[in-house]
Amino acid sequence: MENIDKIDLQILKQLQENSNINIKELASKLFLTVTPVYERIKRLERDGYIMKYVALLDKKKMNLGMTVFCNVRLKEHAKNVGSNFVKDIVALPEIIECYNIAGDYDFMLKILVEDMSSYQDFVMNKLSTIENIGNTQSVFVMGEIKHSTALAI
Amino acid sequence: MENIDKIDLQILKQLQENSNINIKELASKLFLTVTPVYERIKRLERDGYIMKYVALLDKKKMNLGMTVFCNVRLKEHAKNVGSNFVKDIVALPEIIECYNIAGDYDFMLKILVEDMSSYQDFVMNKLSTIENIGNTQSVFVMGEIKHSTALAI
DNA sequence: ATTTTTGCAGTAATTTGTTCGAAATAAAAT
DNA sequence: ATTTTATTTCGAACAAATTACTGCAAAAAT
Repeated sequence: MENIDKIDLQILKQLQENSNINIKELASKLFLTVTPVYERIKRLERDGYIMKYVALLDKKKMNLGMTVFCNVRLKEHAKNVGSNFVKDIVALPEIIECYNIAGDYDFMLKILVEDMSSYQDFVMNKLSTIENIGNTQSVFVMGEIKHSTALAI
Repeated sequence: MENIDKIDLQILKQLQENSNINIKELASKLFLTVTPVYERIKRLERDGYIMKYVALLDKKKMNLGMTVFCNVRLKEHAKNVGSNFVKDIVALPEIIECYNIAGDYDFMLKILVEDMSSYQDFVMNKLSTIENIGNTQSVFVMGEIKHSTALAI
């Protein structure tokens, strides 16, 4: 059905670093003309290798300079309890990521807020109102050493 | 100096969901013509609100279906020890994110690998060779509930 | 060996991005 | 209130990019 070769990998590598590059320039980097590059990109989109194209914004400029990882333990682990929790989590825009994890806690949330008082407000008035949350542990981010959306391919 | 209004926010909101939308369509959504939208985007890029445009790839399709968070504690906390550690971390492509955190551990790494044996290989042959690492704790991701690059604006 | 398929080059058509002067709107000053 | 100034938008013209189409050549399959 589908498979990707070295040229496809090069294209993906480029696009996940900068998706605004035009096909002509990308083609010349790969010593090709626009047609094969164009067709390969369309195929990679169709086959789901490329999921979407997005703009990455500056957190601090958008007043979301504080990152907190919040570990969450549920009270019970019944089937529908978890799915209700998930529904509530998805609805909260401050939660930018949510993982179901193995270990001491059930979920790990990545939360973006403006400052400490916004975080307090978030925990007090939003997170804590979610049913069936047992206890939570907040891990505060002091510095972001590395943050890439590009996969190592 | 610079400031953004409601229209700018709408533009940013759109672009961080889908940056491949063309200006004409974006303009009609905002009941504007292309010129103001075009100029606003260019200004938002110049002023650093928009950092970059990227393609997001499918992890599983790229054989990076396993996510692990790895908490790292350093042996010592001398000034140059940390910066050497940072240099080594940045060089490892499996590490997609690295945060300096408060709490029991010093750093939290987000690692993408193909499977458990690749992770073992990563820890044994790459992570453990980094100088001054005290101990580590691996938190395995069983499921990804939510994963957005879009800020809540 | 010949048919079929696949991938690439080149060109043309179409769409999109960019620039510019004029008009409209908003803000500041009289 | 009225004029002046600055800012923003519109619409049209131009430039550049994407998309579609045709044909050729190299692999792959029959």
